[in-house]
Amino acid sequence: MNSPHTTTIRIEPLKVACSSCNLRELCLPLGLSQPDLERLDTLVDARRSVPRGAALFRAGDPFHSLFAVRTGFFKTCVSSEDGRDQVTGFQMAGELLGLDGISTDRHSCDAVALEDSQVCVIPFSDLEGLSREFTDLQRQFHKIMSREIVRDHGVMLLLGSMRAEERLAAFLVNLTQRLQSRGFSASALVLRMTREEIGSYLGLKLETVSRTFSKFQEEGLLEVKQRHIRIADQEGLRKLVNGPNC
Amino acid sequence: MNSPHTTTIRIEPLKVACSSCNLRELCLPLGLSQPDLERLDTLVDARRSVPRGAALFRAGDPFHSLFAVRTGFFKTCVSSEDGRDQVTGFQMAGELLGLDGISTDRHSCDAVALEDSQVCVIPFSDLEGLSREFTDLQRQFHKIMSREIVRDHGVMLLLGSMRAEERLAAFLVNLTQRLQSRGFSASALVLRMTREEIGSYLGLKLETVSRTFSKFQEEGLLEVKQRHIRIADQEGLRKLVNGPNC
DNA sequence: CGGCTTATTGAATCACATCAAAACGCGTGG
DNA sequence: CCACGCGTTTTGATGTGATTCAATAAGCCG
Repeated sequence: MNSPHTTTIRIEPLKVACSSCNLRELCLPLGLSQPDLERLDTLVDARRSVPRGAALFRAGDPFHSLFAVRTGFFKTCVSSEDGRDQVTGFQMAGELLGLDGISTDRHSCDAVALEDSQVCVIPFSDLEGLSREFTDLQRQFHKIMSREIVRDHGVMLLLGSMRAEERLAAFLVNLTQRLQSRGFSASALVLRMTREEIGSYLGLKLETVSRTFSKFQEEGLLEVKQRHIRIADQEGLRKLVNGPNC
Repeated sequence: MNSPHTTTIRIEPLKVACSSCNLRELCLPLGLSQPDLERLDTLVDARRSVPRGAALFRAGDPFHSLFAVRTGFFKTCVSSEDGRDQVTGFQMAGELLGLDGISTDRHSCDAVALEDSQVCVIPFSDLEGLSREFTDLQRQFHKIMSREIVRDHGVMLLLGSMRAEERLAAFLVNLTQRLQSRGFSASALVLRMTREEIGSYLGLKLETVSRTFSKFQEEGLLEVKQRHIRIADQEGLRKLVNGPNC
């Protein structure tokens, strides 16, 4: 009964259940046995909608929960005292947000939705409790944290030693890989973020990002129409990432 | 009585015991109760010496253990397919090495001793086991991983948005803070790494690092004599980090 | 439509890189 | 002890990729 005056089958709000979530092969449940999975269902007690442009959390907010992206797209960014800020990552379905908060019980970055999004709320102390009982869950959680560290090291390599073209190519290759593993096309994508946000992530100015897109287009690597990208030469892009010399 | 031809009391090799380690307030044991601490002693089953220039582990090595620096100094670095590499961090006493290995059961970076060093070997499955029993240990370990993520985000901010002078100032301020919390002087330090390694960490060329040191010296911020640094104007350095405008 | 954010493109500038040479420091062996 | 060689550091001259400033264009939404 969605409208009060008609008698219809009441549609249950989709139960939040990791065991039946189509993201379970990307998210926290990865690798868990069926019984463990069902216990995990007790963990995620709520969902939360975050409209485009709104913050899921901000630096300084008290930390209680991790968040798993169910639908939508986020950016995380840190800022220095003098106002400069740096996008530290973009998160899509199945990826975890909030790991930064564990260290001081306060978040140290902002997480902002780049489109209308929905997240699963995972109370952290519950997760710790459950992972004391299930070694597989414990292991999976540790892998996720470690993966984030490894990813960050990759970004440092990018920021510390690559030129603009290599950075943008690496960004696009990474993005398409992640989209592909979620069932999207490997060759066409819609960017959820502005040139400025891409630039912030890559340590470049927005004009440089725009110019580099144009250059890639001239070279026949991409077709760029605003935020719509078609990858014309996957191999060419890959070569750029690993240095043009090899 | 240290000479071989005298009969003396045999000096036991110092027992590896977290509960009596002078680094316990910086390292994994931080915040643990006395009984927990004593259980932790069973965890660290060996020490390992790493001579200067040698690797504790290398990218691709199988991952079994974490390492806590007891004495000495390390760098970690990742490298891209085409041979460029990036120093991702410098580790000193009480800091953990090897967190990158958890994600894939293989290390993804090299850890190299910059001076003769000694580490405590922490078998990871033992740590996971113990942290299933002691919530405080579990929490502390999670905080350490999270802290590494937060630190990495700080480095991204540095690499993505700071100029050479700000980067070097931030590096020095960070280094002296960590040394100070280990009981060393806040104003004098000896760099364990080359200009090239500093440059790699900061995303700069070694010449730029050297020039920036010279500039700081001219401005009266530092006294630089090769790897010996004396900080003459702590406040001046700090101002540089947070942007010269504020 | 008109106002707004976002994106593109050009020209001038600048911070850092590159190339090159010299000086310094340190350990080794004569 | 000093001479030698080698890795490291410093410094200068020049080059360049990215930034900055500025103007225009393109999409978006009420």
